[in-house]
Amino acid sequence: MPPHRTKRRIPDATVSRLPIYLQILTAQLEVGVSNMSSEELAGLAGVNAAKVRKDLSYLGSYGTRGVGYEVQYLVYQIRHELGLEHDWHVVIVGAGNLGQALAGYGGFADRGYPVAGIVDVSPDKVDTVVGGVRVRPLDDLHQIVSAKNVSIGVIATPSEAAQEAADLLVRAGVTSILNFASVVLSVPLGVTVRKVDLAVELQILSYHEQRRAAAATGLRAVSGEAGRGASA
Amino acid sequence: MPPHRTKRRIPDATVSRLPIYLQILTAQLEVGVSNMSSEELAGLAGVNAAKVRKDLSYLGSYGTRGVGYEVQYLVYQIRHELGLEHDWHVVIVGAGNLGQALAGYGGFADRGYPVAGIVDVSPDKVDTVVGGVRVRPLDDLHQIVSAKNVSIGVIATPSEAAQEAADLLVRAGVTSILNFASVVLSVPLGVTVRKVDLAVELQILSYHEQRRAAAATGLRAVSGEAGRGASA
DNA sequence: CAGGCTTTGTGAAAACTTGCACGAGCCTCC
DNA sequence: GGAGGCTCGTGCAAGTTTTCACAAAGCCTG
Repeated sequence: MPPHRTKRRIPDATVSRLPIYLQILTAQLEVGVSNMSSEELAGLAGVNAAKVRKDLSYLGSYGTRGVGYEVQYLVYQIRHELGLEHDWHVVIVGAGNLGQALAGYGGFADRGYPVAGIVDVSPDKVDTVVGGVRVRPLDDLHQIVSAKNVSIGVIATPSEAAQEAADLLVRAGVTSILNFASVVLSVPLGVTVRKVDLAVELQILSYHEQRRAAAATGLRAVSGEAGRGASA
Repeated sequence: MPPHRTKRRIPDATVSRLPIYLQILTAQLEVGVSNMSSEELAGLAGVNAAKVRKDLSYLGSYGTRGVGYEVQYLVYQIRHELGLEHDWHVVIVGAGNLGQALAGYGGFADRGYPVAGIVDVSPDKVDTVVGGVRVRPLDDLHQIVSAKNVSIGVIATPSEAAQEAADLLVRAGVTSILNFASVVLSVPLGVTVRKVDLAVELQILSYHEQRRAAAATGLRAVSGEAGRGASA
């Protein structure tokens, strides 16, 4: 194998934790903490310290034995790894309830993801202004994407329209999609999709609730039984 | 080991896929499909057929070899397993942008999670009506939870207030929390928390974008290299 | 009712992720 | 400048999840 491939690969599980570490580290930095041990970080992140160390080790050896990690530098490194050194413009498809909420919610721009535009099929919605951005017709998608070099699309349409929205986004050149619709999207290889689904989350919670309930009645019937079975 | 513990345990990974299967199966049922093979279901869910079969096998042997699964029955079984045979009332903490959007969005009630109440600290918000529900003061939380036997709480507060909201929910008797705030909550054992964090999702996407960009420039520099490295 | 076709259910292998345990490096204090 | 104490980095074992691959079982056709 050649010395190094494109770059060392960071495991998915780790990638999904880096943003959490980053959030904690940034907050700590603001409070004046300049150094942290894996143990401390782990405590705040609700994970095992060994896991923190292993996760961070994928970024390189940026800790000091006997001392810990320099928060500032770690923040810098994680931001670098996550590609947060520059803003990523996003385009939102769908200006309904959700689309409006997302655009209105300042969280996008604040965190480095300015909204390059919102599009909607409905002429009723077009030209209304939400969150300081004017809703534009679907046809403008391509132009918005090109103009601001947008690579992230957010799907906030009803489920029925989501696949079509995805197709349009892909055709316009978007390579990452955040999907809020309750459907599994099919996209070409090379496009990353992440799904945020309220119903799925609630159903997972109710599974656990239902399980607890079953266990409780079971307990009452059988009487005794030590285990607790939690999730924290 | 006794004949059977509380009940056979379903792996977490499977639990998180069941809602997706359910969604697909329900949709297919509506279109008049009464039977499906693991292959078909897998195609629609975007996963491997063997995984579908193994997932479903945790529910029991409900398929017919050479034929497939009866959609109707599968829907029934999954709903049963996820505890969807009755509604689960939820209470929302925080009536800001997000809280309002969530309450207004019909998706909750439609899917079997009626909103039992919304609470907020701010007197300005109290008594306003969002999504047909009147916002009530924080102190009413306990009463709402008891009255409707609420076991699921949704945290839609700013991050700073999230831990306090969680504490209040737990004290009120809630055992499952859906957290939209960008903080890691600490809760007692026996309480399940799921987190939905826009920033985390976007950062994971930008990681992949950044990676693609790096690979592209790398390619240009090194010239050649077959792999594509996608995520679908 | 036998043979062929299909699709499930599931052992077993492979891949990935987590957690432990400990050597290695750094700092402080005597 | 050596001893002691702390905390990182990581090999390795354990646990979990995914995938493969195939026997078992049902259906259909002739």
